[in-house]
Amino acid sequence: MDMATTTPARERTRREIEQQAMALFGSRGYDASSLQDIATAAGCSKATVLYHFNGKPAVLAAVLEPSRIALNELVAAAEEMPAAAAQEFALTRFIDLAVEFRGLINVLQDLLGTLDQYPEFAQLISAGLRLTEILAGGTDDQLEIDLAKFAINGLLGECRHPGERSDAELHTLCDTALRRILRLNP
Amino acid sequence: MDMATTTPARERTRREIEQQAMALFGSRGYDASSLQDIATAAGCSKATVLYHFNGKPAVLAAVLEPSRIALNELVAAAEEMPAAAAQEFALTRFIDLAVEFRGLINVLQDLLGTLDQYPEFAQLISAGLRLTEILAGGTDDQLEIDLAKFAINGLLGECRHPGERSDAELHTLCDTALRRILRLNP
DNA sequence: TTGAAAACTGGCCGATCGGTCAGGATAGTG
DNA sequence: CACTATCCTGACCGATCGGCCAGTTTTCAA
Repeated sequence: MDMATTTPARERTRREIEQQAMALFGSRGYDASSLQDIATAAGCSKATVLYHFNGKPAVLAAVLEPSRIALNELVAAAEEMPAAAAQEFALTRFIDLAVEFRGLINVLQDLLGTLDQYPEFAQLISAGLRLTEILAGGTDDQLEIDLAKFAINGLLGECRHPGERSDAELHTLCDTALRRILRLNP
Repeated sequence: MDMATTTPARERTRREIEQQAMALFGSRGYDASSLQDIATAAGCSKATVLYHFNGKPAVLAAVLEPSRIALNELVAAAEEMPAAAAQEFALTRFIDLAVEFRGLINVLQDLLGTLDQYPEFAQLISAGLRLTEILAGGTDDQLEIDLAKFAINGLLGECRHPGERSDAELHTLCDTALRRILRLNP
């Protein structure tokens, strides 16, 4: 039994499929990217994709996994802080995440209406809702909570169209916009 | 020749198809609504839909037509005002439009990435771009223009999920958020 | 009433989708 | 070398998509 190294071929192919699927989902969206597209981009057959992943949603889950973990860690860390500190922390860290994973935001926007059909992503939705409450600063004012949602919507929409803007520019833009909406000092 | 009344049957069926298509596009999106779905909802056959409309994109164009006209009139009116007045005018009137046509915003978000494939909607896109410049107050500051885009993205995202919020609540929310982002006095 | 134009439809087409399966290539091990 | 477990694939499946067409039903004016 070999336990020092994982099987090389399996991992190599899996990662290649994941990376190409991430690129395709990001540029065309989930529904518009067929298994055949992913297989061709990864240099294998469609059957191979389904050999490594148990259906198309499993490919999506694998692609979304790193961002899911990062968002959960962010929310978990913020929930152990006082409200004001959590608000500031969530704002800066969430913008970092949105910029880092901006290619995947197309996917999320695509599936926001149908995400509830995939129970494996329920946790991602609840983390997003929790984030809005933290960003609203723990207030009871429903308008402020809605404004936080508004801000997140604007941020997601802004991160969808890639290319023209650098990471730094996008970061500055989102930071300014969120602070204006939430009335936070820079 | 009868010119006082239009042929009743044709117009009646056409309008029924338009209305059902609008409802389906709004709730499920354009791609997820098949011609068969529209036909069933309208109480006719799929072939009838294609008898009245020259392909699925033509159905979309008909559904989007009222909002397209309204947006064009808004932009045209604003462009004949001084920058400050145009900004205030565009802000209030655009929120009115977004609330009125909120069901269709799902469609626009769905197709933003592929709208350029349909040349009949190029005018709609250019009107949207022109609106952001007007909302930015005619400034040269690129950050302010980007913030205006951010605001529109947030507004569109907010109008996507129907039901829970009343028109008045949605209107107040969008008005507050846009004025905060654009730093306009209420 | 009647005949032609308008409105409508069932059935079919080619393409594409996600997914399955039996079997071929390949690689690591005794 | 031979054997076996893993990796991989072509062929195929049922479903659904947008679209087309021949032919039937309805409408309405002469």
